[in-house]
Amino acid sequence: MDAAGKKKPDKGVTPQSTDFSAWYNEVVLRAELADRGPVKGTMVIRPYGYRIWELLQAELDARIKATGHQNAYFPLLIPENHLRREAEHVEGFSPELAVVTIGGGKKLDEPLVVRPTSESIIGEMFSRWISSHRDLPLLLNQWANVVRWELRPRLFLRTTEFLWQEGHTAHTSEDDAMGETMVALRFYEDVARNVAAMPVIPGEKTPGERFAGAARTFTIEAMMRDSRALQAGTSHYMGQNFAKAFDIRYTSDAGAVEYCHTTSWGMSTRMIGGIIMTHGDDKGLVLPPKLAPYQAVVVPIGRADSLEASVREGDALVSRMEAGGIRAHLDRRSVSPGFKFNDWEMRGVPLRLELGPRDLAAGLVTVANRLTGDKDQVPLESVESAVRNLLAEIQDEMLAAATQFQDDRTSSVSDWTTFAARVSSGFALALHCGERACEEQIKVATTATARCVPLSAPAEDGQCVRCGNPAAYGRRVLFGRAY
RNA sequence: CGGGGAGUGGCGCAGUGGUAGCGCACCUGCUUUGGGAGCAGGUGGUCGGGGGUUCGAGUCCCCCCUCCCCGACCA
Repeated sequence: MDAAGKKKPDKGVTPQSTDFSAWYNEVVLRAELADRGPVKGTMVIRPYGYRIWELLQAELDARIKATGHQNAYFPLLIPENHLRREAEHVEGFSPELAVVTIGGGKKLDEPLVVRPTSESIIGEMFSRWISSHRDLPLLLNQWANVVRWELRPRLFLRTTEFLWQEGHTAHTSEDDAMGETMVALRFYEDVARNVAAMPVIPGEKTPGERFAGAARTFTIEAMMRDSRALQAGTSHYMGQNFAKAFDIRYTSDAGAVEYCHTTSWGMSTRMIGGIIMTHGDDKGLVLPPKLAPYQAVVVPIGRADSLEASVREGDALVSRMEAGGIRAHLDRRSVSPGFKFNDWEMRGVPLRLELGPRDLAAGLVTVANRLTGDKDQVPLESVESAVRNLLAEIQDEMLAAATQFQDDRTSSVSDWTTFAARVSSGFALALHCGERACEEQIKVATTATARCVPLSAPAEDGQCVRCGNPAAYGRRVLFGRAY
């Protein structure tokens, strides 16, 4: 900084209000979450970003297993004709497929598709494994990578290859399968709200936004800090579409041969992009404590002897916190304290513990809160409990703040002018006729799309906000501009 | 695929025909350390690729490629 306070280049990040996209890209790169791969649309997830994914995975995996699902793994390569068996499914995915045509140096008789999702190969296997109602329900999940050729990639949000979890289940009845669809939707909601501190609106997709081949598609929609919507997880009831396409049949207890009802549901590394855009500020990332690779970082301060003393005490402090289940880290890099302060703020670490001669002399530690910016001193001996309490507080405050942000920008509207204005900087809850052509008109006029029909919306009848025809769905539809 | 930008050291940029430069980062040394440290010295570039014009091209001409942003498609 010079006397005028002008920033040197390469210091902070572009403010959100100046250019949200630039802010996002810079934060992802500067916080070392990810980098671009040599092939367009590919992403290298760096250790700090991958750790967030691992923490998210652990939370999600525990919920998946707790509801009776088992993990398995299916192949990356799928015969092209498998994919073709479900007409809508192929049609939906064919534009974004990567296809392998050469193997072992020879042109393949039949091209192999790199999975864009695994409904088809899992359907194929389900048909082999299921023959009796006693085999049902079959509840599987896999953690995998998938490839969808993206025209306009963005780190985490839309990459050509991404990581996710895909659940696939088969049931005897529509009721069971629908119940399963909602179980999955509920644990996505739970993970988003209570782990990522991301308020979400669960609801059903309109027919125009439905997954290719699904009978019903459910989603959790979140609002980013630029007021745009992000689909953070989806759950599909496939009806008997895939069962018929892949011949997934069973003999019922009454002796009749029936088609199964199947489901699939997924949450991906896109969720990390959602976390960045839900909580981040102009100083960089702000991570919810439950997903922060480091929940507390100790920065030792001092010169020569006093630095050694700080490091020694910091080391002991980190050990105590780790023993107490807190993810803590001592920053021993030989750069200035000020640099470290900014660096850890960029990386979104919830709590920074500054430990210098002044603190040590008084038996204190300075605790800086990433969310509020507050700095307080706490006695060395009670750091562990203070940190634990602060982490819980920050987790709660982050959800509260994000909820407030979303609520402030979401409103029920019933006339077209108000709708257009609302949707330009938030979400509109409006009645809609349910016609695809009308949805399309809304998109053309406002760039907003129907995000979902929120499950929580009360029953309501009336006229479509745009065309005035009788409303469909029996409740309001959530509209917003989406990622 | 449409519109708009940009390709020069790891990053950000300057360089309108005449010996490739600056800041940051990096390396070495010394001094430093409570909000992005200072000084000194140093390493590093087939200027996105190919062709052409010219005595001479980062610079002018032609072709191609890539990346970013905004739209259409999507977790």
